[in-house]
Amino acid sequence: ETNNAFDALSGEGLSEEPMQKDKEAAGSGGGGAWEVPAGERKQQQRRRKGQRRVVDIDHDDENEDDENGGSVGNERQREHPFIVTEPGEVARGKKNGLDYLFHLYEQCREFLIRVQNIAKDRGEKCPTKVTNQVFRYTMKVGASYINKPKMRHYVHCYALHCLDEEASNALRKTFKDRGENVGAWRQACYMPLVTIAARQGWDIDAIFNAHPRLAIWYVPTKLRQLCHAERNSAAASSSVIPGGGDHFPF
Amino acid sequence: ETNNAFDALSGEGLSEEPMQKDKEAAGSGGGGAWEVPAGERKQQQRRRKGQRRVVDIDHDDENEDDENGGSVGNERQREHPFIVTEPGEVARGKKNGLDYLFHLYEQCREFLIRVQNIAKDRGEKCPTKVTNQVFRYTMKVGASYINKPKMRHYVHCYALHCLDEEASNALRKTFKDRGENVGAWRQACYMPLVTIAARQGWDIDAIFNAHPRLAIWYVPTKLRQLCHAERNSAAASSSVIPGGGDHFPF
DNA sequence: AGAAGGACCAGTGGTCCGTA
DNA sequence: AGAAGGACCAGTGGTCCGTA
Repeated sequence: ETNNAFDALSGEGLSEEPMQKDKEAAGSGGGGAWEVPAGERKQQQRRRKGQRRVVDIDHDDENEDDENGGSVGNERQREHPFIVTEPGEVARGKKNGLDYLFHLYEQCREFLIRVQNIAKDRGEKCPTKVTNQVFRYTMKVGASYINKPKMRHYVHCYALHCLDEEASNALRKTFKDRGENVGAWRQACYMPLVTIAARQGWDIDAIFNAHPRLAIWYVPTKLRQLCHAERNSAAASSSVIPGGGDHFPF
Repeated sequence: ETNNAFDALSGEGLSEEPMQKDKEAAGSGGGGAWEVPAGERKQQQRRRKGQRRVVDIDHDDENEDDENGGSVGNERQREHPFIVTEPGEVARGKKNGLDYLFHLYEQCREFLIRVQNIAKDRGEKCPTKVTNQVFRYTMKVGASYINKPKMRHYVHCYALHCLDEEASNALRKTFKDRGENVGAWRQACYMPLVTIAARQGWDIDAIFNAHPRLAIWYVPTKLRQLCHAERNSAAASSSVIPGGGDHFPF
């Protein structure tokens, strides 16, 4: 129910197979493949090996008969790991790029909107954030490449992308050129956010809430803590200045 | 920390004895006694019987030496039950009136504000609603006459009081005069709220959120369900009208 | 080694039901 | 009987750590 324009755009099979376990639905978008998440792919024929079926978009491998070890199929397939890409860059090999990462946040927002519409229709309480309920919905609906630990892990990266796309793009370029891994880039996303918070009275919650696409995400604990710590040390150093108080002495 | 004007007004001992169990702090305001919640009362002498110590504000019984059964003291004392009173009326006997009930909601809001200030100071996430955390705080602080089941039970009664004090007052008078009990009055509070919701597009969440003192309370499940059911049956009956559709046919 | 995500855990919202 | 509230429970936010 409650289809909207997003559904057509995202091209995902969101209302199908609510009973079916999500094993066969994950779509690991390799490179530019992420415009076509895999929910739509599986049909009534069950997967005998499961694995390749699910991971090989980036190989253009539509062949069902790949071999891969003797294990009975259906074991869960992980998404390809992210690599640092610059804006517009397509990840090569069994990797996903950062445009795809950010796209997952947009998709997640669309799922939230659906969950909200369903809740409103039913007169139930309506989530304002991406909650467990939303992640359960993405699973049910076959979009199991969206999961809670992953989305929570990179929220602050998406926040930087939303709040200062220029800075976010520049950081991606720098870290790509340096050959840094995703973990290093992810860590580096904190600092610019703390700087933004400093400019806005350190209220990171207010900053998230003021941005329509960011407001639906919980502020990550570590980001909150960094802002708090930095605020305190900023206050401490400014109060040491002779002439004192919390104001700049000029 | 973070004392504010409310503290002085409420007269409660909120920052004391965080270690002490709450057993000796509950203050059952009988009648007009509720301006002086009992948190402040206990001192370093421990209660030997506990019970009377805690319940007898309405008796003006400051005497420590009441007898009451041989049981070792400290058993929890319940608040006096509510009775339907009209506005300004003081409950007699071992009863509490509805002004006192509504006062508990105001107090609870003050406790929330303190919890929020503490959270902000610490850079922790800041509750926007009266959560378990707030109830834990009221307990810790000796205001154990505020508890979750009670506050949730009467939220919609408080909502009516906030949203249409005239109607609320009239309902109280009516039910008092009829000699109805609190349960009957409580049930009767639902209907006027549904009527208010009908006028405002059935969005009971929006109605709560638009009111500053009500916004901090979760919409009670039953009220939400009533609004939903009533909306649907209103829609159904209007769509039956010849000339059809969801609009009035004139 | 670096990274994805199943699965766990402490504390939540919600309210039932043993208690007085 | 009517009512107050301790205590339970399903599902939450949060993220660790066994996995690949």
